[in-house]
Amino acid sequence: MRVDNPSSDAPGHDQIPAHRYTAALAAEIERTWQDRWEAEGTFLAPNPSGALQGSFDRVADLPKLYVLDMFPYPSGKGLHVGHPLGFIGTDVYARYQRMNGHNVIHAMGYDAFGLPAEQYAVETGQHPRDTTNANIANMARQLRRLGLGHDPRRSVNTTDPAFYKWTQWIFLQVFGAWYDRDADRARPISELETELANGTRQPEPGTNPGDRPWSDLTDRQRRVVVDAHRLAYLHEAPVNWCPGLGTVLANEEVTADGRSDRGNFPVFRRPLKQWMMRITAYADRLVGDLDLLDWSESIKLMQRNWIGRSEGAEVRFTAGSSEIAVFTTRPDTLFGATYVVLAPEHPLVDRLVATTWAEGVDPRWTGGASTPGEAVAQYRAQTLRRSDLERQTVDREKTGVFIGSTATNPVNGEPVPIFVADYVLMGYGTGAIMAVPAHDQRDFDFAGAFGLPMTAVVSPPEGWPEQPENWDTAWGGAGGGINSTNADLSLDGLSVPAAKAAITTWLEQHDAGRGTVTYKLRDWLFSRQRYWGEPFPIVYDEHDLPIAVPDSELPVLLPDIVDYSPKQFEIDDNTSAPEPPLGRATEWTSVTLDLGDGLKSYRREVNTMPQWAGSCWYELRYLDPTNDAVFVDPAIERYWMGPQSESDGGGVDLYVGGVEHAVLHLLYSRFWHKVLFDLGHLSSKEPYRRLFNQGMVQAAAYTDHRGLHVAANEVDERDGRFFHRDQEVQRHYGKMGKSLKNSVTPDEVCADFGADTLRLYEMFTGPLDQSRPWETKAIVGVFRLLQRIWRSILDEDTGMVRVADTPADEETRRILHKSIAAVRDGMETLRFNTSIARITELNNHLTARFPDGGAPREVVEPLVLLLAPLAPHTAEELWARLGHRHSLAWEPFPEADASLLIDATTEIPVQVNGKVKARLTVPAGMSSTDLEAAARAHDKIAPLLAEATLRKVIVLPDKLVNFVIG
RNA sequence: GCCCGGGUGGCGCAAAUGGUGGACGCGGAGGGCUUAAACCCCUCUGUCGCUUUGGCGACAUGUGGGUUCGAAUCCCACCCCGGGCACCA
Repeated sequence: MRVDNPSSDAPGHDQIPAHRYTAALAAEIERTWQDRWEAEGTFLAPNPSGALQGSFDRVADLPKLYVLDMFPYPSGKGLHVGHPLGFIGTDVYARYQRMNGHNVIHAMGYDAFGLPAEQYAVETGQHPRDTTNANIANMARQLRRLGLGHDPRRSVNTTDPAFYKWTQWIFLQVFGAWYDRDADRARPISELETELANGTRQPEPGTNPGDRPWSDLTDRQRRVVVDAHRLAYLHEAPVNWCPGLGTVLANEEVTADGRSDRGNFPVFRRPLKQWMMRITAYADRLVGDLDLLDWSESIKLMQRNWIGRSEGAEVRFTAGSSEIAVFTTRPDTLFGATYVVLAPEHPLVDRLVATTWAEGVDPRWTGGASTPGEAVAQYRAQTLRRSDLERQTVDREKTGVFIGSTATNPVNGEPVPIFVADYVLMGYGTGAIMAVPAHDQRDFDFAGAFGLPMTAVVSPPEGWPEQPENWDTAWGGAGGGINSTNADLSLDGLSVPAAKAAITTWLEQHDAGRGTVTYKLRDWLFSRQRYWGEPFPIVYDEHDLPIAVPDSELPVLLPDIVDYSPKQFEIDDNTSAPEPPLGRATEWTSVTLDLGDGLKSYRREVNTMPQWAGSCWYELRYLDPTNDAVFVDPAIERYWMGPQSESDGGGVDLYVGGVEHAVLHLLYSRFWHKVLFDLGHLSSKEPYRRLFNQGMVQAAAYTDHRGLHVAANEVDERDGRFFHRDQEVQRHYGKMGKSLKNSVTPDEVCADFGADTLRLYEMFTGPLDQSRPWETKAIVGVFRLLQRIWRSILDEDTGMVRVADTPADEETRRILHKSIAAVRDGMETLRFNTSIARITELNNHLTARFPDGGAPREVVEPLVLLLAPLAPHTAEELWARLGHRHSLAWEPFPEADASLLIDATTEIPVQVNGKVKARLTVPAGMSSTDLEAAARAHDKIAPLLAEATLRKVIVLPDKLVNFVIG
């Protein structure tokens, strides 16, 4: 008598057959196969050379495939079921393509530097390194439980010194490079030094303050000039200071209402010396090379908008002995420019401000001040006081003051007044504009408020008043030029593009301007006042100028310090200043090095890099993670990421992640990639050839009568209403997470159903790019599918294989091959939901046709292989029980026999006036004449045709028949 | 305001190039197995109307038009939802 089997007549006893596919059995199978994959190295991807070469010969003839996920940030909360959606999708795709004959590389790492780790460490009183490592271990455990087929040798962690050594090395590559505009690429800074020294190149405008000859400069002055050319440079400029986070932020990390992206704290502009990355040098290529990429149009558009390329012209207005350069995209409206506006911070303001007001000056123009100087000073003070929020409000009333002097419109010699106004931004274009109120809404609003004249120079639509002062809005549309003629130029009657071309040529001929391109994109602020980030490999000497730490000294290790928390400030204390925590590591900040002048003492850079640094290049490190001589071996990079054709820019074959990284990560990463490409380290021009944005998993959340969230797993549904402990609550949907109290963890789902069920469920709820609501009660559907497939193959009571080694019948065989074709299609297009539906149909057919077992092996084995990418553990187990000794991970994916995809007979709809009235079952390939005759003879159709006149017949063989009657 | 996506049963979603709308699953109804229940299995399930209870008919893909023999699919206008940008000259 078995003691472990409770007597079957006990009340409440579960009589589940001993070999049914249950959560417990799934857990056992999953553990077994995960261990076996690991032990056998099933998912190790061989490199063509180097330490990870392994058995490359085995895959040498196969095409390669690089599948990549946006790597996760290992937070202390661990994963919820929303996180692995993309990871499962890439795993299914990678497994499918491996079976489909590719050498697939798929790995996972951790983006582990950053402020949240610091905050979490402060909260729990532990060092960020310890909490980070613990979080990574926990997340790795969660991911392993899902059965993801990653190459474990290739996992990276951005906080690992062996990894950030190379992040620092790449920083030094950027620091050690400059952008050669003539060659349109980055070059090593040493080549610039040579060219400057031998006089074949002059410093870029603005980099040599006194514009003195190179030979007259001191060594220190030369270094300052060279430093000003670098792609990574120190710059004193107004930055986004966020006291609430205790750090400065990049423009991209500040929201439109002037708050921090993370934490939503106020951000203040204040001048500080910070590290910048000259991403603007790449603006044109970052736009242009989007054409090489297989990305969605909407993401490309977001990048284009962010870079904001505008073609136009720079026009110079003379003002006294100075010239004001303005940027405009509408040089064709130059004859309509009736005033000029400078940004409050514009350097020419002080030179051009008049000492007194002219007689009879419009009182609206003076700001109530007695002199222009006073008015400007007042206005600037007022501008500074305004918060970013106020400054950015679009419909704010236009403000500004007249500076008392005028400039000359080069095209007609008219004097135009010069204003200072904060609707003109110093950071864009030249920081100055020509105002054409008739054709620009902002100028129109300003001119209205200040009583400035307007001239129409493009004809407005029919019915608009003669005088622009009487218009309701500016006219920004197309039209023929008017009022635009001088002695040697006329734009009258020209279309807008023709007028632009004509005026640009005229400006160039008269040395009054030129065609230019301007970008919204600004240089990337690259330093942060945080502890938990990569230290800069930079020291300063007695001149206070930056010097690269030699490669041999890398990595510059992050020192252990007692107090690693960022300095805390009141969130709105805009008088505060950043204090990098590394500045407190006094024994670390000064260092003795021999940098060529013998042993000397240097001061270390105490800022750290932003969190984006590691994610700018991690995809390259997966390729060659153990190499300590180079960040990636060029031959290995060429193999996995190199261009596949003349017109291809290279990059990973599939990159899956959330849309939230549409701008920042993807832009920064492309930028670094291009620098490394220019410097000859990479063969690919772009990091991510194909990008796919997965949807978000949302979940029901419930609020009580106070509007507070209650735990979603404690809510019951009764008659379409929702109750939490007998209190009615309101349902809404939102992003899964702690704040909405609606998180579901993969651990729970794996415990209740198994990892394969979780994988199937996530893939079944819709195409990968679509957001979907999570519904725990619906999971049972795919769980049943696995149970039913299991039962098609194994006897639930005995565990014995119940498959027949006899040939399949014709119909079953046709259904199999149609299923194969459809499953493949779903796999290729990342619409795994349709693949799962077709697998279900195939199995439903087997269940119906062979209710007592005996499904033919010829069909069952392909069924298991079709399932394998989606539910790999179950498929492996079934494959083994069917008698196979090896893992199916490298087994060929089934191929459909095209001859079996066409049925012997087809059902043809017969329509009358486009409405289906009857269906005919006819042999495939029946001729049009026969088909029409059969349709006419149908007893539903014949009477309808008899009582009306037939106007037209449409017959499509194998498709339909349509009678048009009148 | 401008620019992108997207609206199909009670729910998640299927439907190459315009050609049988609602595959597959959840939920629901009924039945089988069971002393009973759970599990499992089978059948039905867009809406409305008629029905001699087999069926028959009409209406249905956000709304209103249009193109077409035929529209979820193409065109125009509008409404709603989601996302991006936001004084960028």
